[in-house]
Amino acid sequence: MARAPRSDPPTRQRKAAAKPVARRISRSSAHRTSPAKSKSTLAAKALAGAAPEATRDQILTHAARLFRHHGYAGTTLRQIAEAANIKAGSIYYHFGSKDEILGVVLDAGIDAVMTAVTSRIAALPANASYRDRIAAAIDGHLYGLLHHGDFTSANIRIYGQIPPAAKAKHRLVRRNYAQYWDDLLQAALAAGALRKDTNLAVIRLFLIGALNWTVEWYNPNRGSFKTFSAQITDIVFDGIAPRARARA
Amino acid sequence: MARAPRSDPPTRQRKAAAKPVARRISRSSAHRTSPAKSKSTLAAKALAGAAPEATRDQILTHAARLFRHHGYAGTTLRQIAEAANIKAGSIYYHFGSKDEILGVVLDAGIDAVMTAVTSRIAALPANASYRDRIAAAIDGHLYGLLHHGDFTSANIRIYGQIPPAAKAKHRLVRRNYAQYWDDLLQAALAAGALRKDTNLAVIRLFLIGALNWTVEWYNPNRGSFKTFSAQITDIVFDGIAPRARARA
DNA sequence: GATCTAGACTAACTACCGTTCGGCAGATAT
DNA sequence: ATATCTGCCGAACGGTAGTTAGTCTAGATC
Repeated sequence: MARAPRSDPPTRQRKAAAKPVARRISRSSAHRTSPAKSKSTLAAKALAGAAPEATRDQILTHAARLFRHHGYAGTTLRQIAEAANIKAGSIYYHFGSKDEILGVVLDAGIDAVMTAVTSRIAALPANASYRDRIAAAIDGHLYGLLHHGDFTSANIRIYGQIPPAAKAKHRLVRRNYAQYWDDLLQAALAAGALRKDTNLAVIRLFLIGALNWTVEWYNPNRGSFKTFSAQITDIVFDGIAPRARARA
Repeated sequence: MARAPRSDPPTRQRKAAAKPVARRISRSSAHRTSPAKSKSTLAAKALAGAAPEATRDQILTHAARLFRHHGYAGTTLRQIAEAANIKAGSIYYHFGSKDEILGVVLDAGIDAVMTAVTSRIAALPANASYRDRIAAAIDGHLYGLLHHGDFTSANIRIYGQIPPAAKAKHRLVRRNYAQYWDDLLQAALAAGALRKDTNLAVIRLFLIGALNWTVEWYNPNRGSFKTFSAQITDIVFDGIAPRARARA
C-alpha cells in the first residue's frame, strides 16, 4: 500500500479514474464486454501459441491464491507477476491497478457460488419441497465455494480488510446474494419447512457463515464432495444431536 | 513488510532473536513473568498517574483492532502507535518486532476463549448431561469470542495470512484447543449424545467454524448475548428444520 | 542534591512498495 | 515492404515500510 494510503483514498482514486491514458483501462474492460473487435485476430493468436487471455487469467489465478494466503496488503504485484511469469510492470497492461485485480477476483468468487446455486435450483422439479430446495442451494453453495477455493476464500478472508472503495463496490453484489437466500428461506419458513422460534436473519447468517467456513478446513482427499455436501446438509437441517427417528 | 520480506525470513528472524540488545526483549517478557522487581515502584507509578503497563495494553488493544480491520500486512506500526498515542519508535521499547505484537494478540484471543470455555465447564454440576456440557462449551466459546472481538477476530481472519514463523508457534495452542473439543465430543458420542452417522472431525470442524464466524456478524444491539447464545445452541443441536416435538 | 532509570521522542536507514513510461520484438494488416 | 498494434520488458520514481540508534525528561533512589 505504498502509493495508496488508507487515510487518503480519494486522491488516488480520482487520479486513477480521471487519468487520460485510456489504453489500459479500456483494454481490460472492453475485452470482456465486446467480443466484436476482430475474431480472426484472436483465433489466429490462439493457433500461434499460448491461448488468448492466458496471461490475464494467470494473473487472476495467482493473485487469488496469493491474496488468500497472504492477504491483500501482504501480496505484492511483483509476487503476482513472478507467479504469472511476467514482470511487475506488465500487469498494468491488463489491469489498471492492484485494486482492480482485487475487484475482479472478488467478483469471480461470488459469481462462481451464485452460478452454482442458481443452476442447481433451476434444475429442480417444479414441485420440489423447500427442504429439497434449500438442500440444493447448500450443495450449490458448497460446490462453488470449494471448487474455486482461492477466489472464494480470498473473498471470505479479506473482504473485511480491503480498501473502503473496493468494499462499497461489492457490498451490492453481496447483498444481492444474501437477498437470494433470504427469499428462499422466507418462503421455506412460510411453508413450514423451517423452525419458527428463531429469527430468520440469525438462521441465514449462521447458515451461510457455517458453509463459508468449510473452505478453511475442507479436505478433498478425505471422501468425495458429494458425501461431504450430504453430511453438511444433514447437520444443518437436523443438528448434531442424535435424531429421534433416523431415516437410514 | 519492508524489512521482513516473506522470501527471506530467516535473516531477519535470526537477527531479531540474536541481537545483543536484551533490554527490550527481556522487558516485554520479564514484566509478565516476574512480578519481583520492585512492587513499590509499580504501585507508586500507579498512584502517580496512568496505570502501569497502560501503554503496552494500549498497543495491544489497538493493534488487535487494526489487524482485524486492515489485516496484518495492512496495518503499520505507525498506525498502531498513533492510536496508542505514542510514536512508532517507542513501540520497540515494549515489543521486539511487529511479529511479536501479532503473537501476543493471537495468544490473547485464544486465551480468552479457552478460559471462558473451561470455566463454564468447571461450573457445571458433576452429573451434568453431555448435552449440557456441550451447551456450556458453546456458550463459553461464544462469550470469549464475542466479548474480545478484536482479539478473536484478528485471530480468525488473519491466521491464514501470517508469516510461517508466527503460524508454527500458534499451531500448538490451536491444536490444544481443538483437542479439548475433540475429547468433549468424543465422550458425548460414546454417551449417545451425538449423531453417529457423521464423522466426528467433520462435526467438530463444522461446529467450531460456525461458531467462529458469528464474530463477523453478531450484533450486540439486537438482543442480549444470552438469547443469542441460546439460539445458536438450539440451531447447532437440532438444526434449522422444524422440530418434530418441541419442548417449549 | 546527585544519580539512575523507565519510557518516550526524533531522525534516520535501507528495502521495497505501487505505479509510470519509453522502448522493443513479433505478428498483422495494408 | 511498410506501418500498426499487441503484449511485454527494463528501469526508474516518489513514498512508505519496519527497524535502529541516540537523546531527552520526569520521577525514584540513594
